[in-house]
Amino acid sequence: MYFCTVKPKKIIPRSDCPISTALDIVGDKWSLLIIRDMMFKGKNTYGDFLNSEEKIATNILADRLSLLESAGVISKHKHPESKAKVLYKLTDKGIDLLPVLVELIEWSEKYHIVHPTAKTFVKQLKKDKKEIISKLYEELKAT
Amino acid sequence: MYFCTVKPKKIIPRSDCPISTALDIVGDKWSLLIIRDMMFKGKNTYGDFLNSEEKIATNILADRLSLLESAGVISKHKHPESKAKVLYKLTDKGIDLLPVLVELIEWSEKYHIVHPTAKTFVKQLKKDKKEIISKLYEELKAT
DNA sequence: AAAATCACTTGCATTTTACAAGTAGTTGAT
DNA sequence: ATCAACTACTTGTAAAATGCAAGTGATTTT
Repeated sequence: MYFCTVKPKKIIPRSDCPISTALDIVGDKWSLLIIRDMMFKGKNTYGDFLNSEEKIATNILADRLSLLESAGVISKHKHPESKAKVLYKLTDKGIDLLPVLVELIEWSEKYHIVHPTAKTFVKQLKKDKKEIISKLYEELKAT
Repeated sequence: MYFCTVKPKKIIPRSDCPISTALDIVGDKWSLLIIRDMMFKGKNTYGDFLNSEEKIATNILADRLSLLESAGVISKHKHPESKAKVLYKLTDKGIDLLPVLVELIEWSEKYHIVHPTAKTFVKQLKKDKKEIISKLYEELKAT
């Protein structure tokens, strides 16, 4: 299905401030984790997201997926291996959140106790961020 | 007052994922707007934040300020002009959220209808982002 | 001395979230 | 062909967060 499957839930922008309109979409505890799963962990089904270590509740997951689809950040597709599954993909708009996530990672790594994997990733970033981001970007576009 | 004025509200990290721990602090609709006000609009008092165009509720504002202080993102100081006022400042940790906000602005400008000011800001960013960010960074550190 | 301003707090209704259980379609094994 | 397991959800309900209006006590202005 290459069309939106939900009657778009109206997100009413609180203002025309770009930060505010961004937060109207991804300003919560879960949406960016779903996007993280798709970007960095190759997850792309409902069950994948459910099983993430932060343990999102199933009704919240359904709600966020529908919101993100309405906002044009993700899209639903038929799964190549099973009719029972739905394949979720990042749209271009979703992929363009990559730099936001990268900056969040850098910030957190600087100030919090995080997984070692994050530390090595940030170390690589310090060397040539532009190259790493554009490489990740191409990979995401490709799939 | 150069000390924390709140008994730190325990934020329990959901995981050691850096994105997750970041969202534990700023993953909501309001926190980053308060930080935006301090970063880009020179706001630094309770009343300033209350009067922002998105109209945060006063109890929510109080709660977020206390959470952000607990998380070490902002700090409270005596106001130079009045004992009735409290001066809120970004800490280094707070200032380091600048790149996150900048990426959110760029993303939103690309995909949403935003204020003209944002459009010109993004145009400047396209020319030399690094320079602009480090200049803003220095200004924030200075005050 | 009174009125206005400041940074909040309190009470309450509404909304959102979390948790548990259930459903309908699909798949894999017998 | 049948049944259990898996898939993507939905539903019900309790708990928590949010939004709104009004109030409080300290300070500042008039």
